[in-house]
Amino acid sequence: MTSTVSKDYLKNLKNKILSYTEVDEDLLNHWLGYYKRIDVKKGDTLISPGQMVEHFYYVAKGCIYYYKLEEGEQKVLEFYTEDIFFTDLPAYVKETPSDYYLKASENTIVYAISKSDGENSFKKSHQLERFGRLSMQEAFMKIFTRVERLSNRTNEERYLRLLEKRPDLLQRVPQYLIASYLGLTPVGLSKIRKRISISQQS
Amino acid sequence: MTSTVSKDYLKNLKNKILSYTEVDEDLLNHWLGYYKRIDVKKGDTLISPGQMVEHFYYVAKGCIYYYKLEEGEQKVLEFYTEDIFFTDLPAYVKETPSDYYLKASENTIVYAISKSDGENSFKKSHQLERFGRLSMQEAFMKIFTRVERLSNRTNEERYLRLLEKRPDLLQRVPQYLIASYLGLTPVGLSKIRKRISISQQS
DNA sequence: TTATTTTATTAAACTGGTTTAATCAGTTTC
DNA sequence: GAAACTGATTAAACCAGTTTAATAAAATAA
Repeated sequence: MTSTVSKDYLKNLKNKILSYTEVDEDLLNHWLGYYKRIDVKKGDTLISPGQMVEHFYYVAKGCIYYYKLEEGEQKVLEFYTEDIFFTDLPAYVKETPSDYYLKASENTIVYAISKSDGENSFKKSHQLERFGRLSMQEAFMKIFTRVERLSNRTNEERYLRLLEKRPDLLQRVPQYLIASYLGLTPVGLSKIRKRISISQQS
Repeated sequence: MTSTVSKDYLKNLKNKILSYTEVDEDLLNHWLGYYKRIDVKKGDTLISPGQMVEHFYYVAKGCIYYYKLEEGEQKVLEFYTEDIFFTDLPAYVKETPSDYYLKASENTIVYAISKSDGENSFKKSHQLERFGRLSMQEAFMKIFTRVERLSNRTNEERYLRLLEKRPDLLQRVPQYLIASYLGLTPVGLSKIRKRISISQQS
């Protein structure tokens, strides 16, 4: 039973990869074979500060949030939900201890591939290297639009946009994490919500 | 004479590429052959809104700034100076008209490779594809640290950091562009500078 | 179910920026 | 060398956020 479900997630991962570029069936299956499933319970951490980051991850189900402690304050950089790749890239690339937490905000299933398996495969296969490039390019573009909005939009606009683009997030994640993600205090976000609710009625 | 100078810049570009990954001499020379030099005079635009972005660029000399007009205001996203790659990636990737300007803040020399030449070479060569992936990864990490600072640092800290990391920029670029890059008005930046100068004396 | 803890809202005082407009200093242009 | 621009500073009024602290509401545990 569990193995059936597990197989479904690998199917999603497979489709995700194929959405970037063509990869031969055998090669792709071999690649998928490197992934191991990790179940992360709500509140558990996948990575904490000081740890090395030796894997690249894929969220099959659930939500992982990526944050750091800055003078005792949680600073959320990103939420990773279903069907997206993630890792702590700075630590992963530089092979230095992480400064971040990767924590599950709900019961979560991720698939992990080790850096050595990943890099070796990239070296051996042009197709996989290409997948690596294109997925990195997509990641760049996503973070780019974020910088764009950070410099062009007000906090209220960014909140409304989040509400529109990722409506699920506000259901599954506490509001103070959303506030942190938006670069606000919980108090500040509450004021914005109030302002919106007032301007909407009437 | 000009051709000698020109050759030097290609040498820099060559070394830049080799800093990411090994590429066979012949292949690399063939790749370099696709680049054409473009001289951009101070104040000239390489790209403006509405244009298609069909090249990936390398700054050999000078400074290109990347901005958009938002309600008549210049919003600067980045300054590209010597030995760095750039393009308007969203437009380049999606093949849609640009929303941005790429303008020279001083007389500038860039090298440009067309998207078709670039993509074809990536398809044909695993080594070049790898270069593409690793340079994209580096670009991601740079913009990532920027998002990190946008959420963790004050405007004053970001100004001081820019002063430290890219001291040349404040000499070669007018202050109101720096202000925009930092997400401030010229007035705001002036106040910050005043605050700093006061706290430094005594 | 009640008690406890966690999360969200509200209020009041404050702060680091904005906007607008005036002034000042350097550069260009003629 | 005066006139006309461009860029930087200053001042005053303003505003969207913060901080701190109290309260309310919701979730969790006993």
